[in-house]
Amino acid sequence: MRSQLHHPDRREISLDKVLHALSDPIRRDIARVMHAEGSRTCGQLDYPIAKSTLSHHLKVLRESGVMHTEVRGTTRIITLRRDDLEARFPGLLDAVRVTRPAADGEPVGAEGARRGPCPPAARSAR
Amino acid sequence: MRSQLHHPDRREISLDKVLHALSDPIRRDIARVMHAEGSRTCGQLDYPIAKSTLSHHLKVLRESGVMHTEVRGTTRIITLRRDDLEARFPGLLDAVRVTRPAADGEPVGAEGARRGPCPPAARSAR
DNA sequence: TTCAAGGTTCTACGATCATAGAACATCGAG
DNA sequence: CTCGATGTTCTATGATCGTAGAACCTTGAA
Repeated sequence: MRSQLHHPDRREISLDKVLHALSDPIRRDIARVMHAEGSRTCGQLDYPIAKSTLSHHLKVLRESGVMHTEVRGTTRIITLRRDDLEARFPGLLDAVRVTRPAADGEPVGAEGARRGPCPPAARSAR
Repeated sequence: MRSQLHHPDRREISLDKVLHALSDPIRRDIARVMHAEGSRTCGQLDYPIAKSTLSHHLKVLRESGVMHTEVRGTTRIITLRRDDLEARFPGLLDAVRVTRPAADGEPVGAEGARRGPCPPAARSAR
């Protein structure tokens, strides 16, 4: 089956939806990790939330145009749609600290989030 | 009475709240009009929403740190906290098209919003 | 003091959201 | 085929949101 997921075209990406997607600290942190460490599978993301909740967040990110999801076998590779977002809303990813460190008081990601800062080859046993 | 409203300190302005505040098209448009035309009173804003709804939006904008409200007599002067936002999240106002025109397919403000592009001295009868 | 103007607060309502558990679907390995 | 791994979808729940009407508050003017 062509289980190709739906992604909005670049021109269809709406600022409303993108801002809403990025107003959640977990989702913003997912985007930040994607930028910092490249593509990942969903399972490599490590947050203190249920699997179904993470799946929901990834769906919000995908449908808003922030992330791209590629089905590969049983896993899914998610990537930040940096070029599309940069073309559509220049400077936005930088301003919301997805592609730039915070350097102020505010933490970059979710306060309670625990992302796995492991390189993509160091995760066989968990 | 010192009916001075509470505004968050610059360092207290949270990206979560700012992004949430700006994810609403009406609120984003209010911020845009404030930047384009300077300070206004609430009554000079002209949207197809109830007074109480507008008041709610202004409260969200104020409590998130996007706007400043100054009580002057029976009216309130609202202004964009541009310097604070620029210091805290450089480039954000520009990226979300508050301080820059859109130039793309997407309209700048709310689709159904009807802001009054009138100069501050041309509104006596409505 | 009385009154109108400008806004807020209270209350309510339907919609959406973040969350999670359970069941289900899909793929690769044995 | 069977089984485990990887995620999604379904369903539900409590919280929050955008909206609006009604009452209320504050100020300035008559």
